[in-house]
Amino acid sequence: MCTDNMRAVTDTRGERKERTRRAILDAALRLSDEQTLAALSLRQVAKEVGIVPTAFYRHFSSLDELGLALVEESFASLRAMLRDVRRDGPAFDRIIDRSLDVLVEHVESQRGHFGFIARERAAGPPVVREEIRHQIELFERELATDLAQLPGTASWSPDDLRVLANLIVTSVVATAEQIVAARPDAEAAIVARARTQLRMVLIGALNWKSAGRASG
Amino acid sequence: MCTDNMRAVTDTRGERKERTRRAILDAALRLSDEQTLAALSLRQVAKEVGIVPTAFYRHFSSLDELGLALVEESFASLRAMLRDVRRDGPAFDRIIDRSLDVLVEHVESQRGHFGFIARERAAGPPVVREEIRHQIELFERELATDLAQLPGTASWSPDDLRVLANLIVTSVVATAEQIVAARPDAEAAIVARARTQLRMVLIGALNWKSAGRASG
DNA sequence: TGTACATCAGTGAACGCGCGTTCACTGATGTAC
DNA sequence: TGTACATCAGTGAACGCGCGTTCACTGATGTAC
Repeated sequence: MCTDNMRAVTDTRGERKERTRRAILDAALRLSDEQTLAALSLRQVAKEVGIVPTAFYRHFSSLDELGLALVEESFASLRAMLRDVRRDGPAFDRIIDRSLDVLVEHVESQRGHFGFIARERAAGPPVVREEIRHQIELFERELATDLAQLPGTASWSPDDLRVLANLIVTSVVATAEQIVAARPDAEAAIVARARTQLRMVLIGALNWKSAGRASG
Repeated sequence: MCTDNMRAVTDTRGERKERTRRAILDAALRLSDEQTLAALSLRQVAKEVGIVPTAFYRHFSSLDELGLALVEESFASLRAMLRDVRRDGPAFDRIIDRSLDVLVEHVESQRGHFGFIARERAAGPPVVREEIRHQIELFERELATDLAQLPGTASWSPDDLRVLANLIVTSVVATAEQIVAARPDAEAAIVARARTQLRMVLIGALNWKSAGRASG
């Protein structure tokens, strides 16, 4: 039997190993599209890749380790997303539209990664769940920092900023989950709804300082 | 071997069958506390209950069917929660505090059910996921109806109400998930944050109609 | 009330299967000289 | 450049195990008379 691996005669051993590793990650992402990683078997992954089960161990010592590698990859793609949003700077009234456009673009191109995170966040192996929780918290912190630079938040305490950042991250995570789960023709409606919701949230946050909190 | 089932001599056959069914549901809830239902085996459940694997089939034809029964149970408990909130009627400025108190109370007493829904919502067997999605949508509709009776929403379109209801449900679901996942001493902080967030959302929604939408 | 028969929740043996992991191996690629 | 040896990604047989499901069964409970 031949693991052709699309090799060209010029490939080094290292390049071919890296390509197999990539194939394992892709196969796991593909297979966990409908079921969680926790319900996946090493043999299923190996079969999907086209290698013998034992060859898996040349790349990962367990499925949990593979899961952590996928979390790392997925969040790298999310970070790229956030960089794109920041690149444009905080032009207040356009920031929601820009952010949602970039979110949609990335969810579409990295659907596998977003779906993976959505699933494993709630039901993955404990070590994977914890890592995802941690990564989302990092995003929340970064967003709080960004929010501090918006006009009108100068007087906010760090706690206030974190509460607002948490609300926004929660809402955006839910939106991404819905886009991943929905049929393509429902996407536009989900995005439109998210746009309205984020506007409500931002308007509420700004008014909350002057009115809501005083009366609460 | 003896399936004692705590039987009293006076029990009818039907009562004992029902008690075993209950024991299976409880065992599945207990076992799926750390892993998803999809990663659970029929034999594990039977062992936990203390019956032979084949006896499982006297009560459910598959684990999926057991999963659907658990979804039904869990949402029955959520519906009870919503009834409690409604019982007090829409006294606007107290409704958030009352709702959150009731939520916390129910999450604590039905932690197993809430944890189950949080997990299976994202990663359960497809048929279970779909049923949960459907049940949450029903809540959203009911909330939209309730919101229509609040002062200040008379002029809102059904779509507007659904968008706001979705935002609130999303936020409350996330809060419940965080309470279930958190250590007990973090609960108060989560609830306090949720209270602030819901206030921001309601204030934002009311101002959005008059200001946000006009400028958007 | 007593007896004969029906029901059916739970039993236990058996099946073929996919699982994770071990081990000694192969043979192409890489390296030292 | 050519040769001899080392490395190591992938192989394939084997293991003991838990899986879902089948089947004929047991014996206490329920029912008809």
